[in-house]
Amino acid sequence: MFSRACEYGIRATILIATHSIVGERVSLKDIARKTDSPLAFTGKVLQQLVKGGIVTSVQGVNGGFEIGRKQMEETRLSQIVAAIDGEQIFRACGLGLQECNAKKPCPLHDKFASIRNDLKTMLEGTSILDLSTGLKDGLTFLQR
Amino acid sequence: MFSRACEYGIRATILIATHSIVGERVSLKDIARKTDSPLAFTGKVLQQLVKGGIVTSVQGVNGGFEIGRKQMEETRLSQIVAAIDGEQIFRACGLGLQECNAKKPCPLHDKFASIRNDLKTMLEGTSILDLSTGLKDGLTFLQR
DNA sequence: CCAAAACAGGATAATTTTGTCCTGTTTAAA
DNA sequence: TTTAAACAGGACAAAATTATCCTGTTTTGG
Ligand code: FES
Ligand code: FES
Repeated sequence: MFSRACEYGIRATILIATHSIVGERVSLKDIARKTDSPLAFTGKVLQQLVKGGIVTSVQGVNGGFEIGRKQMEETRLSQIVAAIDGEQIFRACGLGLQECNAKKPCPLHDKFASIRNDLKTMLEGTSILDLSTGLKDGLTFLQR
Repeated sequence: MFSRACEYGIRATILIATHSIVGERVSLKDIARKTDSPLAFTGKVLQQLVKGGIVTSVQGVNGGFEIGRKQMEETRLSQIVAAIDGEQIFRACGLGLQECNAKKPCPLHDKFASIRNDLKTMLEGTSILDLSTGLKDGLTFLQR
């Protein structure tokens, strides 16, 4: 569904948010360990998220990654996915035709577009904060 | 969503069915042309579908690919996807955790599993014949 | 100032996916 | 019987994705 890079990015962002909620920064080293992701590669993904304005990085001793309260309330999962995998997942034809077009639909168009739209709606309706609260309360997990 | 290989396989299968409906076989060459897919690679994908019992191949002059009436009625899109991409798409965790488990869910589990299940239901409820009739009648397309 | 923590980013490598090429076998028609 | 159409399958190549390594810069505390 999502690329590995995107999965790492989402997991990292959720972890960062749970720390930011309690006023802490979290280092790449900790992110990689707590989300069971490859460190250097996750670092690259985080660079994309910083450029995309999803999270903030702070260099130097006691640096790390953080995300503001407002940001975690307003940023949608769809934005993380778009920042890493692009918009294609929201627009592409299920059978790989060069464009999805209701005027010249592929045989799966109606059924596929419906589900693709549900996915889009779900991702647009889910904030980082939504995903972080369950983790903070120990109800959800980022490993196993 | 689906791999390229899977997209080619689905398009090929639908095309084969529309020809089988009118009692014709279709060659790999024609499949590649009419579905705008790379010939040799599509050939590999078709080998998988033959092994998977989705379509039948006939060698020699006047050979090609075909699919029986009963097969096209009974075979579900989910089976093509499973034959090429595997069952992972129906089971995998949206955030890439090693397994999706409601007892130890990732933060996205509830929302993701719901959509993944809708996708599964859709693919299981769609037969090759369903997809082929619109194409035969010129209402749907396999290119552009 | 200096050392260490921590991110940035370029280069490179490994793996997977996608795609091509070539040779062999089967089969029907001429 | 010969020929050509057509699939099967192994070997190889290209491209994309995933992953690692190394060097540089920033920053803070001692
Ligand atoms: S044209 Fe294929 S999903 Fe819309
Ligand atoms: S645990 Fe992640 S989708 Fe079920």
